[in-house]
Amino acid sequence: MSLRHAVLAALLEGEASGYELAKRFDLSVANFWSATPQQLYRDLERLEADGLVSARVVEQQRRPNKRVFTLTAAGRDELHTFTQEPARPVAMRDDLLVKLQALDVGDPEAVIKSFGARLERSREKLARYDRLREVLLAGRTEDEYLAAGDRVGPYLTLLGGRMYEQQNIRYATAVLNILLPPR
Amino acid sequence: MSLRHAVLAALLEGEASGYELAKRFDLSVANFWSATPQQLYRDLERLEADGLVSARVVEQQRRPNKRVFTLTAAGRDELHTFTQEPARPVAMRDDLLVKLQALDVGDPEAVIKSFGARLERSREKLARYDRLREVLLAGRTEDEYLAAGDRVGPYLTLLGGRMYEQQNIRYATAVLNILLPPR
DNA sequence: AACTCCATGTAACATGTTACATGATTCG
DNA sequence: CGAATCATGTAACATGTTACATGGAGTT
Repeated sequence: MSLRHAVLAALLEGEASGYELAKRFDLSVANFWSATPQQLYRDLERLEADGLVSARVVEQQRRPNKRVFTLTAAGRDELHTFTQEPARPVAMRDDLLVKLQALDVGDPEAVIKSFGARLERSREKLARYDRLREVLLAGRTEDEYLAAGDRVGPYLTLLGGRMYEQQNIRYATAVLNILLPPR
Repeated sequence: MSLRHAVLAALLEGEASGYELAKRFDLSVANFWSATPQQLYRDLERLEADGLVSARVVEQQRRPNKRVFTLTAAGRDELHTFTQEPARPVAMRDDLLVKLQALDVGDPEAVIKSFGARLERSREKLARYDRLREVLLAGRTEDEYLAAGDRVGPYLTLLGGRMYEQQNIRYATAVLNILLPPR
């Protein structure tokens, strides 16, 4: 029940079309939520029907027109209320860990390969998050940034993304160390 | 497309009824996959129809009869093939990080409270995983256990669960440290 | 007497994924 | 000239969640 809220939170960063939102979800928000463009289009329609976002058409030359969505006051209220609800526990769902669990009847080399790929992806993601962090900080130290008081949330979710990927790197490394030199 | 495989992997630990599987999912498997009992019943039907598990009715006195499911040879093959497929990237979906992202329009105290609750849950889960680890090791060191060669997969997924919760604890602590003494 | 545990299921609904369709523009 | 990007959508399908139903046994 809460892609809605992820969309609203993403729109806090400024108005966007469905297409632009999809990219935003791929960059900053990917860290804690994911969605396909189709989901976004469907949910934006609903959010508009519920008055939580408003849409206006922006005409463009040499480009198809686009519908740009903005948070309404009701949308902000909804977000505020949402933050007061208890968070639901996260449910893990990782393909690769299922494969790992089935290692004894599986193909160890293939699983090792997948972990190698995971490791590399995590390194790339971490590098991307680090770059995003530089942009956010804009030359200031973390303390200076936080002292400004604004946008603490986005900084902390980014921190979450970085720590999460660091953890993935640690774990993949540990698994490979155990599986790779099998003697 | 892969609760199926999580179920098959869970059945590697031995035959089980739908009800028992649900509990198994809550304990050992919860770490990397989750499912409601209803999903399990539905999927077990399908797995049986596809010949990947076989069912037999166990009559019980003073208890309702139960249908106990076992992996078939075809089920094991399916698992083997599954481990060879490339793993799909994990998609994060965390309610609480959405709330954190929306902190500036949200209710900081409520969010802080939620993080406190998360922290506590992670500590409990970690303790549970640690107990499971003791049971698995059965007095041996990690090296001795791994040298035995069997059941390496389950050990590594458990390691994953432990590291994951350790990470959650670190992150929640970091967030609280930044949000709590706001000056 | 009320509650929890065992045990299985149906039905309705919400969410997420995949495939397909369209059509112009810029870039190499 | 072909590929990628901009931009939006429909339809079908797969998965996951919630609510409800049933009924006996053991526990407090």
